[in-house]
Order: sequence, then structure tokens, then C-alpha cells
Amino acid sequence: MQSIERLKEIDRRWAERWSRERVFEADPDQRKKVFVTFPFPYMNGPLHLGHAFTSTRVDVYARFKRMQGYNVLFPWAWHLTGEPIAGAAERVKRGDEAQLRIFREVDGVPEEELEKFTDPEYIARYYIREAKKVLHELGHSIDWRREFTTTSLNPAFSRFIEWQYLTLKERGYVSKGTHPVVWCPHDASPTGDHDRLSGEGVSPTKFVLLKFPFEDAYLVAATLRPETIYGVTNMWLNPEATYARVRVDGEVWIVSTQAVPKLKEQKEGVESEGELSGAELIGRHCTDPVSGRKVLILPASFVDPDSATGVVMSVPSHAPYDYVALKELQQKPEVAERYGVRREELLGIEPISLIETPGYGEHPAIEVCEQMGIETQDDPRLEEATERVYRDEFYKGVLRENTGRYAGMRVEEAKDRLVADFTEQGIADVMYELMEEVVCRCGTRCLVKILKDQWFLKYSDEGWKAKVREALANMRILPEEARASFENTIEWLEDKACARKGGLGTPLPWDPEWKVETLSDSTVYMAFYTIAKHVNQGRVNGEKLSREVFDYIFYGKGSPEELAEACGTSAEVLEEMRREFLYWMPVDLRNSAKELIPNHLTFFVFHHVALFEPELWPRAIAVNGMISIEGHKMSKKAGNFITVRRALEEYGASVTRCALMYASEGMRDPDWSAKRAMDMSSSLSSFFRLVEELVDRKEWREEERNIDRWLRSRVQRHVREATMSLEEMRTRSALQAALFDFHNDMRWYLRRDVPHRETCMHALRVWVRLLAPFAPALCEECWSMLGGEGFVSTAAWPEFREEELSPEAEAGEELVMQTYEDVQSIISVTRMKPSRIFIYTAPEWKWRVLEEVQRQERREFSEIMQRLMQQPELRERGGEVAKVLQEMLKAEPKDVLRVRELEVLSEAAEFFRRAFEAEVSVYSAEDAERYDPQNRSARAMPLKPAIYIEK
RNA sequence: GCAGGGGUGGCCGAGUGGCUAAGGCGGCAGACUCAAGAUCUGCUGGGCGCAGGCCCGUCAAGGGUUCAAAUCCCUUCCCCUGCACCA
Repeated sequence: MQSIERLKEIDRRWAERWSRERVFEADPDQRKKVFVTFPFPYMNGPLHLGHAFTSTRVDVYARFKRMQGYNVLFPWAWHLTGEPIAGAAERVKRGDEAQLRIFREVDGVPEEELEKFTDPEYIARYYIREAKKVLHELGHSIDWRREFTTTSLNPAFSRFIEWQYLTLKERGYVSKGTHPVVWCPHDASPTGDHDRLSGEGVSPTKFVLLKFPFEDAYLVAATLRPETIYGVTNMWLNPEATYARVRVDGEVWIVSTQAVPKLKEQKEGVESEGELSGAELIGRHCTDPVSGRKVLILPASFVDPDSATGVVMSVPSHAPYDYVALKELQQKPEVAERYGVRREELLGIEPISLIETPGYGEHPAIEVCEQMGIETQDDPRLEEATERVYRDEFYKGVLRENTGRYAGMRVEEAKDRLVADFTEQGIADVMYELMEEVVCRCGTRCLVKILKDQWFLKYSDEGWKAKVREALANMRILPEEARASFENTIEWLEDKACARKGGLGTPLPWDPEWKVETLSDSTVYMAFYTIAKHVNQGRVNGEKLSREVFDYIFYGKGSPEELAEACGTSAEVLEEMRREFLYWMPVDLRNSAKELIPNHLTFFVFHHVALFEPELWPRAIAVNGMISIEGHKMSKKAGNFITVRRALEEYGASVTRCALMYASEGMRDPDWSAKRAMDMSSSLSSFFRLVEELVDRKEWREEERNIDRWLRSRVQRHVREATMSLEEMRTRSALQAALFDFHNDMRWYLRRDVPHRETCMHALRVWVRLLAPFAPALCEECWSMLGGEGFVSTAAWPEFREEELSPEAEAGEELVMQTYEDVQSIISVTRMKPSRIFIYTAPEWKWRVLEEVQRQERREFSEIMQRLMQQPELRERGGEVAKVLQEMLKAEPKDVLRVRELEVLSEAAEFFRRAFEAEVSVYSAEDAERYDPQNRSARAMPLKPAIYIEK
């Protein structure tokens, strides 16, 4: 507890110094640049650990690259576009308790602030103010001079969006269209998934309406299978339902009363002209518009007046519901007779087959119902039966002779043609319906509305997609596994509405009642960071930034002299802005959560390729998993919402950052747990304590030993691992190397021998720098204790030095470790308390045998033996050689480095002595003077010294 | 349902064909301490062994390929993300 307070104090102190000394402000210079971005957060609440996870990844990368000597820009901005902030203000005005409670209890907004939350701008300003403090304390290396907000609250940004949309439109990427949406009649706005009480994931389904002439009107059947009209035998109406006569675009339609309000949102000039009951329609006839046949209207309980038009055409050959309902009715004709249906006519109805499907006979619906034993129209399994028949017929079915011009076509291909033809002939129309009930958050049941004259981004455009694919192919995607998701998204992406009517935002320049929608105004704003700095510094009037000015800055079009005055600046400033834009662009890394791949991150690429030349296309996108808290999804509702503020209060920046970065990498979802945060806190404290101890240390060893070469070699391994991992944003692996593995080696080093000052200090200086991107403030503290120059944040990243790797030293140290374990294992098995330990290293000739084995590709005893016997010294002891060779051939082949065993183990003797509290002697097996009462030394093998222990 | 990513020891997680699993946490034992904490040391799937060793088991489940599989293929189950006008 004490130590965590100390870490927090260090974190705060250094965050202060960084901003006081403007360490992270970045301007163009001679160096190579790296431009990293985090998707600006939406400011309707405080930053939470999910934000911190992603943003810390960006910061770690920024810090890493900065230390590598790049000129790094990490800017920040705030997203205000859209409905939620405005909606929240509205709810506060209405005194909505649930909303107030969230602000108060989850976000921790003080009462005196809450009063002012009726103003959306105030809410945004409040959260921005808080979030900025939090990011500062978290130690993010942000250049705050470039900060901005979106929407018309920031005129300069609006000018930028206007430029963007005018350009997109001019280049043919924007079009006007009409589209069905899930709509709340009460809110008078589209109802997205998150705005729903129920019906998540439900989207409009397109029904084809087939108009069956009926007296002066049309009976309008809704179907998903319009091709089956060739097999129609009768119509179904629900006798309990009420139907309406509706005027639609000059015609009179008969549909269920429930369908009328739906049609009003989807069709022109819809007016109700009176009602009639289902019962009174039954028994009468309408006309099949294709064949002109008379079609009898029959009663059916399965017909749902709430679904589409409440009128169903009956195709018993291919629709299980229709078949079962017809069979039931024919078995009890008296039911139908009550509605005035003539018995003979009813009994005379026979299924008409129109699709031929491999694996089925003439009437698939009948077959399937009989197979499944379905007897009544209320049987729930009818859904499954319908699904099966539909799917098989759709993919495998072929239309029969009785389908006129469509005969012989596959259902899959005929369907669209037929609908187009029927529509042209005035027989068919469309209606959208929700297959499940959708209820808006306001409690109103939603329906489908056709939104007219909406503005769309033409993401379906093949030429556009081709450029996006090209950009993607040249981009680094981290982790690489995420690439497939991007490719997929590009594949299925269709036109996307890009403007809305409600909420905050920038009006579309050519149609100002629409505002540019949030996912659309967040696509190329990274370019704006280069401009925001100049606007914020008052060097140019942001409100007056015209399209022509942006064209100059971004494209170099026009003359700065002519443009300068109109926007309150000089040609020099405009030229500088253009240079700055060219310097920082393109974006070198954008990082976000994987949930944004199908929208924002892909749109980000779309807009870049639409607006900029390939040199300015983004270079890399990184994605990460979604944070969970103690194993559960984080949500305000669940009450496990953790703000960054709270994490900082409890653990401070260094611990929070490291705990997050160690929680996961790649696409894996990180989990935050209080326990693991505490573990991280002890790891960092322990690191810090070690640095302090060594800085204060007085006792050092003078001469250099194998253990020092070993440590230097290990240090290089960690440098290499941390560097390579960070290049790919693998923060967990990097931290594993830079904190834990490094720490373990330091522990071993200090345990093994009195440390060598230079080696030790060298290791510490590397260590502190490797850890600096993760725990920057703590490392600044250590850096200054170690006498490092300036800030560690701008110190040089340790470069991997291959020449410092020493496989020999590592092999030597492994020999020490192995020998240590062997002694230990003997002690534990024999349960003896040793007083004297003798170690015998392998004789020279055994090494020679081993080396011969390694030289030979074939591990063939006689061949190798023959070669060995050519050496006289070995020949003398042929019997022994044979035994040793056999043993070596039994072992797994592996590369072995020659180690000066006697020297290495002698150096380690003192360590063994301390560890085992016993006298330790190291001999060569060839040493004539050795003490070896049981002749153990005979068993010494290379890298496996013989051991003899006395009680 | 469709698409993408996953499922490894009590827990977090390395590991993508070859000495059957890195590191951390937790647990147990010991050292230090009046004690607790911190720290250090050893053990931590099961079994056997008074000389460094051996045997068995294990990577969601089942099947297959291979001399050899956590790793490759097939099937099933489970989890995460997305499926659009939400940010």
C-alpha cells in the first residue's frame, strides 16, 4: 500500500514536468516522422478502461518510436457528432431519473455541474475537461496544441467537413437514395440496435406484394416467394381479423387494418376507406393476376394480421403451412361451409407443383409434413419445415413448364427477374416488414419507414472498392489475422446513409437540413490535426477556411497569396500549413478495437483513397480486443463500469498502463482485474526497489566473469524481443521481455555473484529504457537516479547489438544452472545434508567424441567409431570411447557449444557453496590430484559434469 | 443464420509437427522477523526412486493424417466481435 502511493506520486510528478517542458509537442523537422492516432472518443461520459486500453497501446507505440529517434506526433480530439449528447441533455431537462442516476452515480458528476447538463455543449465541455486531465495523468505523450472538437460547435472543423463532402460529391462518391429503415413513430427517427428495448438485430425484410384483383379492388398478398404464384390454389385470410380498404396511389387495396399504418410509412397517398371483417371476405373469389384463374378465399388461423398485409396466397405444393391448413379444412369442410364456402369447390382444390427439386417428389411441402408428422396449422415445427423446403428449393430448385417464360430457370435466378417483370406489369409491389417485434427505448413499437431522398456514400462502387483493396494490400494490419475481416467488409459493404436529421453535427453544405453523420465525419479528420494547431494558435481564422483554402493545403491547388487575406492570415502561414500537412501525412498507425473493423476503420480507408493520392494513404491499422472487467463485459448497467479516473486513483498511471498492456495483445479480449492490477503494482515496485538498491550499492566485483558476459547477452535478447514485439504492437510479449524476463535475469545475476558495476549499470540503463514506453513516469524517476541525460521519454531506444550476444556465455551459464539443479535433485532424493560437494568436468577426449558425433550427419556407430579410432589418443582407450559414443548416440541430437567447463564451474563454486552451505570443489576428470573416492569422475560427460556428495 | 477471432495446468496466459507446456499469479514448505507484510529459496498433474532418473496422464469433445500432434484435416460443443444508419 505504501509502495503504490509512492508510484502514484512519481506518476503525477513526471506528468507535470512533461507538460511544463512541452516534451511531446511535435513540429516538422529534419527527422523522419511517425504519425499515430487514436479514434477520438465520443464525449457523452467519462473515459473508461476500454478507452485507456486502446489509447495506451497508441501511446506505448508513440513513445517507442519517439525513443527510436522518430519525430512522433500523437494528437487528440473529441467527437461530439450525433444524437446521444443531445439526447442526454434532453433527458436531463425532462428530469429523467435513470439518466440522472447514471450521471451522478456512474460518471460521478457533482450536483452543481449536473444542473447545467440541460445544455449539450456544457455536457461535452465538462467531459472533455475531465478526460483531458485524466489523459494527462495517464502519461499520454499527446501534443495538445492540436486538440479540437467536431460539429458546428467548432466552425473550423465544420469548414473541413464541408470541404470533404463537397469534394466527395464532386468526385461522384455521394448519391441520393431511398431506403427502408426501422423507424420509431414517436421519436420520428430511425431506431438503431442500441436504441431498442427489444428486437435487437432485427432489420427490415422485403416482402413482395402480389395484387389479386377482387371486385373493384385488389386483395394484396405478401410473400417471400413470389415465384410460387404459379402454384396458387386459394387465398388465406384470418377470419378473426379485420381488413381495411385502403387507397394506395390511386388503387384500392385490401389488407389487414394493422398493415395500414405500415403502408402509410412506405407508400404515397395512403388513405383508409373503411373496414370489413375477414369472415365476410371468405368464400368469395379473387383473380390470379398471372393466369386469370378464379381463386377461392379460405379461412386460416395461421395468418397473422400483424405480419405484412395479413393476406396470404396458398401454394400447398411448396408451402407446408398452406398444405396443412388446406388439409385440415378439407377434412372438416363444415368449418368452411359456415363462411359460405361451397364444399365441392373446397374439396376440389388440389396442390399445383411448379418447382422441381432434386431429392424431392412432386409436392415437397406434402412430403416434408408427412415425414415430420405435422397435422395441424398450429404446429410450431411448421417453421422448420418451411425453412427446409424454402432453402432447398431456392438453391437447388428449377421452375417447371407451368411457369411460362421462367420455365427451366433456377429459382435463385428467376426470382429477381420475375419480381422486376411483375412490378413493371403492375402486378407486384414491395413492402418491408419486421420479422420480430421491435420496441424503441421510448416504449413505442417500431415499424419500417422508407426514408426518401437520403444522402448516401456509394461504398458499393466497384471502382472505389478496388482502390480500397489496393490500399489495404499495401498496409500493415496488426495483427495480421484481422486482415480477412477488412477484406470481408469491403466485399459486402453497400451504400451507407451519411447524413441524419437529429443530434449535433455539421450540416451538409448543399442540403443543410441534413447533418453529416458521425461515422462519416470521423474518417479523414487526422489531416485536420495539422491545421488545428494553426487555428488554435490564432494564426488563421478557422471560421473563414474556405473550400479553396483546403484545396490548397491538401492538394496544392491555387495560390496562397490570393487565399490568405480571406481567412485572416498570410501566404506564409498557408504555405507552412501545407508543408506541415505534407510532413505529417499519411497516418502511420491507427489503432482501435476490433468491433470497429466493419465500419469506422474500413470507412477510414475508403475516405482516404477517395480524397488523397496513394502516398497519403494510411500505412498501418492495428486492432485490439474488447475489455472485460473481472471476466464480465463492462457496462454502466451491470455496474462494473470502471473509469480511467478511478483506476488512476487506485493504482496510478504506471500500474494501470502496465496492467492493461499485459492483459492481452492481438485480437484477444483483455480482462481487467483488481487482483492482477495489484500484482502489477508489486512487480513494478519490486523493479523500482531493485534499481534503488543497485544505485545505492557500494560493494562491487572488480574482474569480469562469465556471468557478466551472460547478462550482457541476455540483455540483448530482451532488447531484440521487446523491439520486435513493439513493432507489431504485441504489448504483452514486449512487457513480458522488458519487465518479467529481464527481472528474472537480474535476480539470477545478483544471486550468482557479487555484481560487476559496469555490467550491472549497463543492464539497468537498458532495462529502464525498455520499460519506459509502458511505465514512463516510473522510468523517468529511475533514469534520473541512474544519471541518465534528459528525459528517458526522449532517450535513445536501446539498439539490438548482435555482437553482444554470447552463445558461449549462455551455454556456460546453462551448465551452471543445470549443475545446480542436479546437485539439488541428488540432495532431495537422498535426503542428505551435504558437507562436501565435488564436481568433475568431462575430460577433453569426451568433448572430441561429442564433436565428432556432431560433425557427422549420419548417426551411425561404426562409421563414427572408425573415424575416432584414427586419433591415437582415442585409440588408446577404445573401449571407453565406444561406451561413451553409444551413450551419445542414444540422446536426442542437438547443437552443443564447447564450454570451458572447469573455468565456468570454478567461478560458480562460491555460489554453490553459499547455496548448499557446503564445501565445493571443482575438478577436471583428468586431474590426477582430484579427490574422487568413488571414481564418479568417470561418469562426467560434456555439459553433464559428474557429482559426488559427502554427508 | 452468416462472417472473422478464440477455447492450453487452480487462475492469467506463452507455445502452431519433434527433448509433452515459457513467464506470472495463487497454493504448500523453509529462511528472515517478536509477529504480520515485504523479500529470498525450494516444491506445486499423478506415481515410483536414499545419486542427478523412470513410468503414466494432460492442451473444449470425438474422429482422422503422421514414425511423431496442443500444433495439420474433419465433425460437434462453447465463448468473443460484427451483420449497418449506434457511437
